[in-house]
Order: sequence, then C-alpha cells, then structure tokens
Amino acid sequence: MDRKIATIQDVARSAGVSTATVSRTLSKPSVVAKATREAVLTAVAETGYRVNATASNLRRQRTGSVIILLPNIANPFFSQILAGLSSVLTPAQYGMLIADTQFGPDPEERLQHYLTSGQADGLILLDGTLSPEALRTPARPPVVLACEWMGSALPSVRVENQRGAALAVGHLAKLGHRHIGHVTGPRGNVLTETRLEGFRSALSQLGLPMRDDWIIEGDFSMDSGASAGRAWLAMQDKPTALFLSSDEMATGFMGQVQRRGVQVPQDVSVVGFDNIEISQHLSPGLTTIRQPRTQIGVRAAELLLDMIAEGRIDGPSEVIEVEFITRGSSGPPPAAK
Amino acid sequence: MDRKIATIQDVARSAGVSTATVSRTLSKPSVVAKATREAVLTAVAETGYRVNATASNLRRQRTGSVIILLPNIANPFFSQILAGLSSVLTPAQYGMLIADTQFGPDPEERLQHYLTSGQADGLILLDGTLSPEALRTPARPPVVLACEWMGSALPSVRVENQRGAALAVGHLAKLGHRHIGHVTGPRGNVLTETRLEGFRSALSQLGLPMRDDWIIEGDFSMDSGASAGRAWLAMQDKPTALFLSSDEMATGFMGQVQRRGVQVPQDVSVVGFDNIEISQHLSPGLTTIRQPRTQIGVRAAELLLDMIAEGRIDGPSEVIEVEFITRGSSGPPPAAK
DNA sequence: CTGAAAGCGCTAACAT
DNA sequence: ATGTTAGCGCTTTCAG
Repeated sequence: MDRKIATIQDVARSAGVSTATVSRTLSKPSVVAKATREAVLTAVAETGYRVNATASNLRRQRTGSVIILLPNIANPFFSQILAGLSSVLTPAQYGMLIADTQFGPDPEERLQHYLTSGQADGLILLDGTLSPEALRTPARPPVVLACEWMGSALPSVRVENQRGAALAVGHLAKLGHRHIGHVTGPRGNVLTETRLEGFRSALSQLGLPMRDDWIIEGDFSMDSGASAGRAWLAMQDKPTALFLSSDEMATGFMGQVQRRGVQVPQDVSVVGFDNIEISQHLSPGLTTIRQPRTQIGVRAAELLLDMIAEGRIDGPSEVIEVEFITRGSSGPPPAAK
Repeated sequence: MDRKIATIQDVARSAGVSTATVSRTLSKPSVVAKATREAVLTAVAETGYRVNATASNLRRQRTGSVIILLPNIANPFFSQILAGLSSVLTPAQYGMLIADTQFGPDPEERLQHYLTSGQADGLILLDGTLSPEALRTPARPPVVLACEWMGSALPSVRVENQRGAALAVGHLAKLGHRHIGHVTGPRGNVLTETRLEGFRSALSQLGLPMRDDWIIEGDFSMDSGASAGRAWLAMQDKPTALFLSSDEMATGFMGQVQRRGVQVPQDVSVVGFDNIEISQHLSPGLTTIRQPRTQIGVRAAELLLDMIAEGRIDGPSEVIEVEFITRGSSGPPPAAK
C-alpha cells in the first residue's frame, strides 16, 4: 500500500486539516479539539505516518543525539553503563554517538572537537583519564560526567570510590590482615587515584603499615592483574592480602597465582572492586565492592536529558552508593610463621 | 570569537562565493577551481565552520544513523561486536541507535517498527532469536545480519559455528574421550542450533554415542553454566568431557564444579566457545574456539555502508573463520575405573 | 566552473 | 481551536 513513506502533508490532506494541526496533535494533543484529534490520529494510522526525525530536529535546532565518550566500549564495565544509558536515551529518541578514545590518536583533541562540533545535544563522559583542562571551555552542549573527575564542578554521577576502598581495607583488617597490598589502575586515572587515596587513608586510620613496594600499578585489565600476580609471587616479603582496584584485575591475579599453586584465600586474600558478572562464578567467589553500573548509566542519561530539556549547562551531581560483598576469596591471614 | 556556530552562509560570505560553491568544495573538491577552493577552505578555517549534519541529512534524504538490534548490550560478547561496528560507523558519521530487545515487550514487533519507521539508513541485527518471519517484508532500509539466521538470504556476516563445534568434539575425541556432553544456548536461537548440529554430526562421524541426557540446555550466561555444573554433578553416569556453547557458560560451569572439589581437567574436560577475555585467565585456562568478534562488527558495518552507498538492499554474505585454542581445561579422560 | 533558487519535512510564531 | 507562513541549513538541479 504505502509505497512511499507518508509525510505530514499526506496526513493533513487525509484528515482535512492543516499540517500545523497534525504536528500539534502529535506533540501537544491537549490543545487540539477532541474531534480533530481523532480525525488526525485516524489519518496517521491509515497512512502509516511517522514523523521524520531529521526534519523535526532541523526545525527544532537540535540533533537528537548525544555523544558518549568512553575509553573502551568492549570493556564489560563500560558496556553495562552503556546499557543503562541506552535504556533511557533510546526511548527518548536520542541516538548515541559512541566515541571510543582508544581509537584515534589524540583523545583530548577529540573531546574538544565534539564539544564544539555541534553534532550532539549533549555529551556523556566516561573516561576519567582525560585531563580536566580539556573541559575548560564554556561547555556549549551540556556535559555529564559518569566518572570521577578531578576538581571539576560539572554535573556528574559517581560512586563512593573512596568509601569502597575503605570498606575493602576494613574488611581485611578485621580478618586479621596487617600486611595489605594494593593493585591500582593506570596512574592519572581519577578512579585510580580516588581508590588509592581511600586505601591510604583507611590504612593510616587503622594504624596499618603502608609500603610502597606493596603498591603495584595496573591498568584495570585482566592482563595487568595477571602481571600483578607475577609481581606478588616474586616478592620476598609478601602482603597477606591484596585489594585490587578492579574485579578484572582481581580475576587475572587469582588465575595467575592459582596456576602457580597458590591457594586463595588460604595463602592470600583477594578483594576486588566492581562486582562484575564473573566475580560470583570464580572459584573461590570474589569478595568485592559492588557498583551499580546500569544505574550509573541510567542516572547520567536522565541528568543529561533534564539539562537538555531545560536548556541549561549545569546541573546537580549525584553519588551512588557502593555495597560490600563478601565471598570466598578473603579469609584470615596464613598462621604466623 | 565564534559565539554562534557558523553556517554555510557565513563561510560563503567570508569567502566571497555562493553557498553552492562552499558545499561543493567540501563534498567534491575536484570540481572547484583551485583558487576558489583555497579561499573557501581558508574561510572554513577562520569561521570554524562545521557542516550541520541534520540539515545535510534532511536535504539528502538520509538519516545518518543505523539501528543495531541486539539481545543484550551489557553482554561482553555483543559489546565487542559493537566496538567493531562503532569503529567503522563513527568515522563514517553514522550514529548508532541501539535497541536492546531485552527491554520492552515484543521484540519482533519492534523489529517491524524499525524496518518501517524510516528512522535509520540501515539495520544490523545481532539477535539470532528473532524469527525469520519478522524479516519477510521487502526490507526498505538495507539489513545486515551479524549472526546466524535460519534460512534467510539476507546479507550476513557469520562465523563457522558448525565447524567450531566439530573442532571441539574432534579435540576431545583425540584426547581419548568417548563420553562427551554438551551445554547448549537457549533453544530456538540459531547459534544454539548450529553448534548443536555441529556437535551432533561430529559425534556420529566419529562413531561416538550421543546421549540426550548429556545435552543440557543453557542460555549462554554464566549462571546457566553454573546450573549445568550442578546438573553434571548430579548425574549418575557422567560424561568425561563437556563442550559448552559459550565461554561464559564454561566459566560458570568450571567455577561451580571446582567449588565442589572437582578438578579440571583431571575429573572433567571443558571446552567453551568464543574465547572471551577471561578464558585465558581462568585456572586452568579454558580451551575454546576463538571467534573474532570485533572483526564481525567491522565487516558487518562495512557491508552495510556499502549497501547504503550503492542504494541496494542486497549484498554479499561472508563467513569468518574460527580458530581452535588449546588451554589447560581439556586433557585425557580420567583413567578407566 | 560558479551562482540562483528550489525545496527536504517539519514546527512555531503569528493571525484568525 | 485552527490555519498561514516563514524558515531551520544544506545540497542540487538548472542556467549561465
């Protein structure tokens, strides 16, 4: 029947009204008389009309899409945030321009580009590695940070990273550990620094030693966790417990040391951060800090849509709670030698 | 300086040419005289002009976005394909409308909706569960399947699922296993059926028994792998090896049986499918079939862009090779009792 | 090789 | 409550 896609004109003609009325019926039905409204809706149904988003966007001076800037779309951590974003953005008819800072050379330059390109109605930033300077510009489109960000006043959705780290340390201390090490994310990343800071201050508050050679730098990946495992194995004086800044690293770490015959938690206790899906399926299950990642995405998207709707470039910030989850990977330290 | 975003008019004025010339310079530089071209480019640089994609799209009767229909964006398997898609689509200035069939009620109805809505220039389908009937419509926008799909002639990018399953069985048989079980994906899913078929035919080709009670239904998730683990533990007459239709399930399976004291591969050999990141980090490492997921995404996107560019709704199909990866989770069967 | 001009389909003043 | 109308910013014939 409908060889060609119907336009608003077709509907107007078919309903015997003007295009303006059709448009109104679809956007603000309340201002249209009931009879007219029904006629229009019938015509819409008959013609199979769908508003042309492009035309609508052009007229309304918006783009209908938001840019998501993230370090690695294939990382399950981010993809789950993405799922949250998508669950809000898609129903609101916003497309997602996903920009992976991992590809292409200069991430900060690209951030600048996106900020000024007018290609999107808003930007959600998930990459905590980009430097704060990159956001100095009077942000034209609203920006929401869905990650920690050093000293920025931009609206954001973040989790209690510092408290999470403190929970991990507290848990290990209560089990009797006094020698606790830490595997960080990449230096410069805000998550890394915040969790490290939480780790540090918890240690000092508990009067526990903080040894630099027990701090191993990682990059959140499983591979780097495995490297940390090798580093730990090679240590003369080993910490009896480790807090790792991501579950991925904890997974890599456990796999590595287990393959070398080390028993978790008998020989070493392991605590991660994130509670990714696999954590409960490892053997032993991984003690960790749960971050509600989907919810982070949902809130960030909602925040951004609010800002877009109200035409503002500032907005509230929000902190989402973390939750401590005990599983088998943490236990009392090995009996003193 | 540039309080407002410059339009093509501003550039034209600044360069002393018409808007048509500016447009040409940017799209088909070769047809513009060198001097003019340079003047225009200078003006572009000065004004900081960026083409308004919305206006361009409206005029050119395209939308500038493609719909990605997938079952679960948070699944690392899909997110990696997504990464591949994004790496092609984003540079080509296409936005991704991500539609998660997991949310919302009727996935097939939504597929219909997307096909007819004219909201996108193309559609990439990653959900092998939707029924073929849903694609009967003379596809208006080009569609590319990045998954197996029963009996559809639509262009697609798929992997050698059947051969992959056969490789797994062959490997286990060569190790000496004669009692091989299988954990499937959800019934009805094409991946499930294809791999099951590969499993079946490999067994019969090798003259090995195929027992229905050794076929456990899963759904690709770690949780369902753990359930399969419980089912295996409860069996009277256990297979000595299992081929699981996804690494996620294999991970859940191994975690479950290991927590019950079972040794892999001494007590049971495990082979997965996918080679997700974690597979090499498990203890023991997981023997599996590698699928190049990023590449699937890349090729699917390229295929779709070609079809869009050429205005066709059909195109070639492509099969991407799988690769067998041996790790520690598979070994000879336990010594005969 | 370049310019003039006609819209793409829609929405939002403004007018009735 | 509804219709008229003027564009949003761009690309693309069609003339020159």
